[in-house]
Amino acid sequence: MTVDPVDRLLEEATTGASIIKNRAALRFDYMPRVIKHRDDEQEQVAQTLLPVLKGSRPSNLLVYGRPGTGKTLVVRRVLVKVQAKAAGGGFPIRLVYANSKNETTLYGLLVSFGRQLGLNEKRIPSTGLSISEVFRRLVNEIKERSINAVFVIDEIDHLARITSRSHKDILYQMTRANERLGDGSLTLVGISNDLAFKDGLDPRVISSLGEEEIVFASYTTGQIRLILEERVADSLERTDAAEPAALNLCAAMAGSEHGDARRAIDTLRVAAEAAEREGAASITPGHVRAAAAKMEERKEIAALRSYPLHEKLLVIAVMRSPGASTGEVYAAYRDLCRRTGQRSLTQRRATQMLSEVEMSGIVSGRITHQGMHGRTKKFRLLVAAETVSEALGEDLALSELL
DNA sequence: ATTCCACAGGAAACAGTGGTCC
DNA sequence: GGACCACTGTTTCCTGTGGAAT
Repeated sequence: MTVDPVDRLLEEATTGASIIKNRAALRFDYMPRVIKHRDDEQEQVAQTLLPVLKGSRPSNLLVYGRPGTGKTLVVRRVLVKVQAKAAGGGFPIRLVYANSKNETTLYGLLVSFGRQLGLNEKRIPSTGLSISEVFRRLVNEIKERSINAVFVIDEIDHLARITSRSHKDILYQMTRANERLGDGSLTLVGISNDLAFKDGLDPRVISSLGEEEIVFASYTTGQIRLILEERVADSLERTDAAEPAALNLCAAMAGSEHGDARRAIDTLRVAAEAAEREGAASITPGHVRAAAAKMEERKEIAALRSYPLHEKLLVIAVMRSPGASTGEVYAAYRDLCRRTGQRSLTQRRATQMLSEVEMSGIVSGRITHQGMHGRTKKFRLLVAAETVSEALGEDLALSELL
């Protein structure tokens, strides 16, 4: 007799042993009671913001560190505390947070700031104005209502890339906005994953944005291990629900990935969910390994599905002719376009798309010099062909090509 | 030493969309 | 309703590249 898979899951969910008691604590952005191994950094962030308690504008601040080093968590916690403390004083501050990666455009980022300051659709429409006009309205709002605004820009390196591409000096304008403000003030806190991002910036921006700089060191494997223990205590029914070997493995894998605690916590969560589904008594190293592999595959499938049609066609072209040069991949791609009735893009655009796909790690391109036969890139697929078929198979236009 | 291949990849221009402002 | 703006995706044009062939 076959069992309905949904019935089976429902059955397991109600009868299986429960391991997780607090799912939220297995997310990286969960705010723990104490942020471990970050005392110095918290102190430094607090130091730069302290002037607000004495009624003056704090310095702009730049926070660096690799992904998963707790930068955002620390900045948010300190700012919230400082904001609460300043609320009663003569210099209340207004915290505004945005992640550059969540906004596809510079315009979107400014609108997001505006909304948080209380400017509605009428005051700042979501499109149609020039960037400088939106900025002018933001500054006016701050001035008129004497707001002491602290703009936290997460992944500011991304913003810097957008602005450098479009030749807008918005970062410069932001850092100098105080010269135009009477009663209000504007402080910038930039958070960056990329330690080298300043290289591409206007020196004037660097000098005012980086009034204060804090670098978050990567976590060591031992530190990640301790962070995991704390999360286990907060999230699982019993502290022995995760085997020590499983935690060690989880920490070791993340430790080798440049000390990324976010990754370790994500892996632990997926492993815990798998263990719970199985009705296992505890999380084993096997669960952790499976979780890591599953996350990797999920990431690849999600990336593939998010590609535009022509990037998908290019991936299929690479899959069909491993080790092919750009010209050969392009020829294969043209053939696929013909068969699916698509108008093919130019080779220039196709090479550009191949580079984008290469950046996300789905294919690899190695430049080879073939003397008389010129310079080209040899492409091959970095993910399993089955993964590509699974990800793209649901696309009706492509399913017959796979 | 020079030539030449098959591109890589930067820069600029353009088309199209969806909006505001006056 | 026309001028203007941001933005994305694309095309066109162009310069640079390193080693085998000559």
